Order: sequence, then structure tokens, then C-alpha cells
Amino acid sequence: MPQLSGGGGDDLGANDEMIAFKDEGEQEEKIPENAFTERDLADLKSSLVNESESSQSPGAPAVRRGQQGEQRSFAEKHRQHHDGVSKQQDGGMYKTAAAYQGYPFLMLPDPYHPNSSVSPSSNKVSVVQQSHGIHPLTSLLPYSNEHFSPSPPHLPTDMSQKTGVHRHQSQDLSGYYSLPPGGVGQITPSMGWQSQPVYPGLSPCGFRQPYSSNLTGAASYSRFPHSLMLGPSAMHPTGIPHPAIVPPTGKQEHDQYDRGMYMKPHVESKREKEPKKPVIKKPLNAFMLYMKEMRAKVIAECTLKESAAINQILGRRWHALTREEQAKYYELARKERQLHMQLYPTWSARDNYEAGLSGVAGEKSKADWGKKKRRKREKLQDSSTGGKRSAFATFKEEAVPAQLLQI
DNA sequence: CACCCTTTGAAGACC
DNA sequence: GGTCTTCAAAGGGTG
Repeated sequence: MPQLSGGGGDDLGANDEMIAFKDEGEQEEKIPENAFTERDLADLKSSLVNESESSQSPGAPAVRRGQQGEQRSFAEKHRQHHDGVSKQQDGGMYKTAAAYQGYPFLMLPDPYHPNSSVSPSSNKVSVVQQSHGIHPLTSLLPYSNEHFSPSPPHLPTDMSQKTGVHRHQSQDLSGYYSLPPGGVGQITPSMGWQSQPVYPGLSPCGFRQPYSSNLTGAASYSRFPHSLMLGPSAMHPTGIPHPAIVPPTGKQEHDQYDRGMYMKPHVESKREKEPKKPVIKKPLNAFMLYMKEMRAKVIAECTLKESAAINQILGRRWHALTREEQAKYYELARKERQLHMQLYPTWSARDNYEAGLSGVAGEKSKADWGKKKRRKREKLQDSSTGGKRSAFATFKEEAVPAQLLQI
């Protein structure tokens, strides 16, 4: 059963990792242009995506050599670079945190201002605010500034009401069952920290932004996500319909979700016969929340559609976020976890370990389960000599448009 | 049509 | 306790 990590220790999720992020960015920023000559071709290729996204920044070195394989060892790198590289760029914002002294605030000046967080041109990919894209739990969160208040009203208040939590939720749930002022409809506006337009009109991918997004588009978002249209299949055991309960249809779940799926059990006509156990999805972590929000913009800006490539860009952007910016997503994620825990106190991530394979708990045989595990293990073993990285490089080479690679 | 790819983070499993 | 594995989202690509 998921638990809050040490009550309060969960705040901001992973500070350590964020520190690492900064280190990464720092390191990437500081590495000389020619430093990558030592890197393998895969690294070079993989860096191209980043270059493509950062090249729009005037003056930006557009060099971010750190790659996924290296991102895990930034603490070490940090030690190597810290003395030499902490000379600039901290902007004085995080001087109290030694680990952030070298953070490259100039590295990626957040070109994705929130005004473009909604891409009218993207009808397929949702951002976190979009009704069809709101994560089951994300949609429940009141994305108001209160959300990030110094002393968030999460656990104590929420838990204090936990006795009746399954029936009458606390304010966290009000965003779902009855929105308070500043509920879901204000999700995007609340992301005001992103609203500093930087290099307006210049796409992070080196292209003029092909759209002029604005938040008015979000106005059309359903203030009451499809959760309110939930059908019986999405009923929480407590009787409260909740969108985190996903019909166990594997990949289909997304489509169903996007269409207000919970009231459409017939979508899965083939498997209709078998009584399905609803699958309660994991709460989204900070990065997932970030991805949901930013995906549409990246797609619009980069004219990319491959999620893998987009995720790479988003991963880099995530690292480029300031600590404050990330902290807000960590806070959102933390609230999601709390809410999830309140709604599904008996739920465990383990529940989806097997169910997730097919979307139907227990549908997949243990043999299949083991097969997948084995597959991954083999992949990892292969990657010890570049297996994963090679696949990564290959993917990028093929998936990332040539124009992006030529920047 | 299931799975892969790709990202980060959380949580469970395992040693 | 540290490490490994899985799953969250997303959608084009692949076999």
C-alpha cells in the first residue's frame, strides 16, 4: 500500500534528483563544444535532438552533451565540475543551495511559455488542462496557487477528513466532485510560473511557432472532466466514480479516456463478455504531469509526433527547468499521490504490475509476465555495451526529422 | 494488434 | 539499504 514517504518528507519529491538535474544541466552547459569528440556516435545523435530544441535560443550554445546514460551520474560529474563551473549562471536565485550554484539558468530560457501550453493545432495530444488529457487524478487537483502555498493543505486536512474520505472528499477532491473556485478550469492559468514569454514566436525546435496558442482554448476545457460521465465500470469501490479507474483494456484505455471512456464500456466489444476488473492507474509523477502539459507544445513547435522523440525533448526541458518550476510539478505530483491514496487506500502499484501488461488484471499469464521481464533483462544486458543506447540512437536517427538533426 | 521506443519519478521486488 | 524492475503518458513505428 502506497504511503507517504515519511510524512512531509515527500515534499518536492526528489530534491536530490533535482540537484542532479541541475548538475546535469550545469555540466552540459559547461562542457566545451569539442568535448563530445570523445563520445560515441550515439551520443552525438542523441544530442541532436537537444540541439535542435535549444538552438532557437539566441546565444545558447546549443550544446547539451549529457545523455540519458550519463544523467544518472551527475553528482559525480558535479564534483568534477563544480569548482570550475559554478562561476556563473546561478542568477543568484538559489545561492542558498550550494548544489544549485552552478545551475545554468541561461541554458534554456524556458521558451515554452504557458501561453502556448495549449496548442489549438494539436487535436490529438492533450495537455494537462485539456479535458481529454487530464489525468484522472490530475483533474482532481485544484491547480490554484493555493496548491503551492508554503504550507499546502494536504495531508493534515485531507487526512483529517479521511474518515469520510471515500464519500465526501476534502478540498483536494473537490476539484473533482465539486470544483472550488479555481478548480480544474484554472489549471493552466495557475501555471503562471511559466508565463514569462521568452523568445516569443521562436520555436524551441528552431522554427517559428506554427501556431499562436493561448489559454482561451483552455476555456473550452470541461471544467468537469469526463470523470463526471463515468459509467459504472469506473466506479471506485467506495462508490465514487473516479477516472483513475481505467477499464482494463490496455492501450485502449487512453482512447477511451480521451473520449470520456468510462461511460463507454462497449468500446471494447471484443472483450466485452469477460467481466473486467477496473484498473486503477498509478498517479502521475512530476515529470509525467509536466509531460502531459508540455507535450502538445513540443509537438506543435517541433512538428514531431513520435512520442519517444518528444519525450526526449521533454526530458531535456525538464532538466532545464528551474528548481522552483520543477517544485511545482513535484507538489502537484505529491498531491496526486495523496489523493490517490485517499481514494484507493488499498491500492498498490503492485496491483498493476501484472494487470498493466494487458490492461486486465490476471489476464496475462505468468509466463508472459516472466517473458516480458526476461526481455527487459536481456535488453539491459545488451545495453551494457550500448544496446539501449544504440537503439536509442537508431530511433532518434530515424524518428527525428532531418531538419532537426541538421540544426 | 501487441509491443517497442523514450523520458523521469515513485514504488515494489529483490538481494 | 542499495539496486533493479515496473508502470505511469504518449503516439508513431514495427513485426
